[in-house]
Amino acid sequence: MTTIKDIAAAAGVNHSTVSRVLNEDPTLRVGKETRARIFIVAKEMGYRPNFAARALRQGKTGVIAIAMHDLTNPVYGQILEGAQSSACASGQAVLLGNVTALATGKGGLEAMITGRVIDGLIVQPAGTRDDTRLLESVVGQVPVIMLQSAPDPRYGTVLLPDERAAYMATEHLLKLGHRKIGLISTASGAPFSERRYLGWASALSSAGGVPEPAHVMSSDSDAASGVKATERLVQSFPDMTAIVFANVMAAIGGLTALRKAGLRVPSDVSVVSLHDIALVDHVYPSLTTVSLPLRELGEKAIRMMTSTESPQGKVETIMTPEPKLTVRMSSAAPR
Amino acid sequence: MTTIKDIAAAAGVNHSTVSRVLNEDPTLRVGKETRARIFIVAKEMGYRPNFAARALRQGKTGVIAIAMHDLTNPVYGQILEGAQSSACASGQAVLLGNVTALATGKGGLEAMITGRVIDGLIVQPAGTRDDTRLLESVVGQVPVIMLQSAPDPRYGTVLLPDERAAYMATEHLLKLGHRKIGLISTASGAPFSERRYLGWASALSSAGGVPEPAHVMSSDSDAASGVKATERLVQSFPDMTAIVFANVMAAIGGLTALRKAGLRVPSDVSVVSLHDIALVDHVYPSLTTVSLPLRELGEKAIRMMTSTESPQGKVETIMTPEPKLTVRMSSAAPR
DNA sequence: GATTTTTGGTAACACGTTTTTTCTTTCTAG
DNA sequence: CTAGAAAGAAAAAACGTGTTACCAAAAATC
Repeated sequence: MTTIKDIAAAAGVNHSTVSRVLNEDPTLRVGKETRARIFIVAKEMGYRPNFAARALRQGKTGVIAIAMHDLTNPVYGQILEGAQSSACASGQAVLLGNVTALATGKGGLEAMITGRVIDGLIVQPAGTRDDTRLLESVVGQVPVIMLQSAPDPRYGTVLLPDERAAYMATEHLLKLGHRKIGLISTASGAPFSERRYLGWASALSSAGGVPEPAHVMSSDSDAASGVKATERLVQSFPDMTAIVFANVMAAIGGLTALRKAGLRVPSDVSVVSLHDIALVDHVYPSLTTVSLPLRELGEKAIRMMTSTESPQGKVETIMTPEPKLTVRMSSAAPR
Repeated sequence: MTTIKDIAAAAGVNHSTVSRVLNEDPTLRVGKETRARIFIVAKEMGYRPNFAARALRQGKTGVIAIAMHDLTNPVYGQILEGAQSSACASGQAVLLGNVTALATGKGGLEAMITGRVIDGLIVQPAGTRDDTRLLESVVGQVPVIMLQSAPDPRYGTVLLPDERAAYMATEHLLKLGHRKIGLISTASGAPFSERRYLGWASALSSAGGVPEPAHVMSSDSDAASGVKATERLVQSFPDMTAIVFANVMAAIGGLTALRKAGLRVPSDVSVVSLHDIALVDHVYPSLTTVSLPLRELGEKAIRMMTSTESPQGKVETIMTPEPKLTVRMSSAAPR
C-alpha cells in the first residue's frame, strides 16, 4: 500500500505538505508546480488514504450504521436502498445491523458503537418492546436517528406522512360507497400506528361516519400475522365491506385470510393497503395501494445524519413525493 | 472516551502492560494481583478499545463488505441475514454495498476497499455483464468470495445445490404425471442457471423424456420479468402442462401471466418454484416450492472469509440442509 | 541597508493501539 | 557470594494520518 510518505519521497517534499495539499488546507501556501507534482505523483502511485489512520486522527470514520428488523421484508428493503444510495452520494458507507441483535447486545454492532467505528446510528425501532433498552445502550454514545418513532430530544426523527396516506386509502373506499371500513393496523403502541389510525378515523368522520376502535385489529408487518388479524376482523364483524391495511405484507396475508373465509375480493370485501411495492401487481387480486416515500425516508435519515447540525431533537416528515393512490383490482363499489 | 492510558494511570502501570493483559498476551508474565487490578479498573471505567487505532496497528478491521443486487428481493434478504448473524457470532461486522454501485465505481464501497476499511468482500455477481469489470477492480486488493459464481482461482466460491433442487422440482411434476414441463430459468449465462437447467434436464431424461432447450425461457429474478418469460413460454408452447421456475419472484410473476392467459393453476398448468419463502403461502394459488439453503449460503461465505486459510480458489457447495419439497396448491396431476 | 512581510514550505507531535526491546529486581545454582 | 536465569514490568517504536507551530529565504517596505 502506498502511503503519504511514499508520495512525499517521490515528490521530494515533506509528508505533511502532501497531506495539506491533498486535503486542500487553505492555510498552506504552496508553489503551483509543487502542488501539481504532488497531485500527479499521488495519482500515478494510486494513493488512497488509509482509513484507519485518518479515522484515528480525526475521530470520525464516515460509516453510518443502520439497524433494521427484517431484511427479508421488501418494504424495509426500500428504506435500506434509499439510505445506501444517499450515503454513497456523500462519501459515507452504511453498516448493516440487526435491531434485535442490537437490543439484546448480541450483535457486533454494540462493539462498533463503543469502539467508535460508526459516526451515527439509524434505527428502525421495534415499535414497543426492546426500544427503551436499545435507547439506553446507544443514545449519548453516538448520534441516533430513529425512523418512524416518537420524537425525543435525545435523537433525531424522520417520519412518513402516515396519517395522510391512511386518510387517502380510506377516502378512496368511501368514495366507492363503502361505509363499513375496518382497519388492520400495525404494531399497537407504535407512533406510526397511531398516525395511520388517525388518518383512517378522520376520513371516516369527515364522511359522516363514526370510527369504531373495535373495528381496528393490529398486526405485525408480515403476511402470517396479517392472516390472523384479518380472520379476527371478519369473524367479529362479518358486515365489513372494506378493509384498510396499514402494511402491505399484512394485506397480502389478508387476501389469503379472506379467500379462506370464502369472501371474494373485491365483490364481497374491498381491500386497500399502504405501501406500493412491485409485488402488489402479482398477488391475486392485485392490490389497490397508497404509496409511502420509503426510499426517501432512508435518504432523509442519512442526510439528517450528515448535516452539519446535530440531529438531536430534530423532527422531519417526508412530504415529497406525496402519497399516491394506485387503483388496482382489489377495490370496487360494494354490492 | 476512556483510553488504555487512562486505565494504566488508574491502575498504576504502564499502558503497554494494560494492552498485553487485556489481549492475554501469552509471552507476558505478570503478577496475579496486577492482572486482576487491570481487569477490574478496565471494567469499572467501561473501557472499549478504539477501533481505528487497533485497525491501524494491526492492519485489519474486522469488517466484511457484502455487495448485493436488489435489497428489496426477499430471497436475497435471506442471504444477507445469514451473513449478518454469522458475522456477529465471530465478532465481525457487515458493511452493506450495492453491487451495481461497486461495478460502476460509484459507491463509497470502492473507497472502503482501497482505504483498507474492509478485510474482505462478498459479492453476489450480476450473472453476466458487469462482473468482469467488478472483478478487475477488487480482486487482488482484498479477499473476495463470490456467491453462486463460476469458480476461479482468484476468489473463493460458495454454491447452492441448484442442480439437486431443480431436479427435485421437476421430479415432483413428473411423478404427478406431467410430461410437457417448461423451465423459466434465471439470467442466461449465469453458472447457477446452468446448474438449474441441468437439474431440470436430467430429471426429464431419467423419466425417459427429451429435454428441449426451446422449452426454457430465461427471466430475471423479479416478478415483472417472470410475467414476460411466462408469456413467451405459453404462447410458444400452449401444450405445456407444467412449469418449473428457477426463481420464486419470477414464479409469482408467472402466476399473474398464467391468470391473464386464462390458464388455471394447477388444473391447466402446474407450477413449482425454487426458493421457499414465507410469501409463497400468500399468493394465489400458493406455490409448491423446493427450498434452497440461502441463509446458510450467507453464513458459509462469512465463515470461509474468516477462516484462517485464504479463501482464494476454494469452492464449497452447501449440502445441509438439503433442498426440501413443500407441496402446496400450485401443483397437481394433469387433467 | 535594515526591518518587516510574504512565500513556500519543514519539523514535530498527537491520535490509541500493539509489539518488540529493554530494564530492574529477585531467585537459583554453583 | 556471584553469575545468570527468570519474573515483572517499563520504555520505546511503529502504524499512517492530520495539524500546529515554526523557520528560512526572498521580496517588499521604510
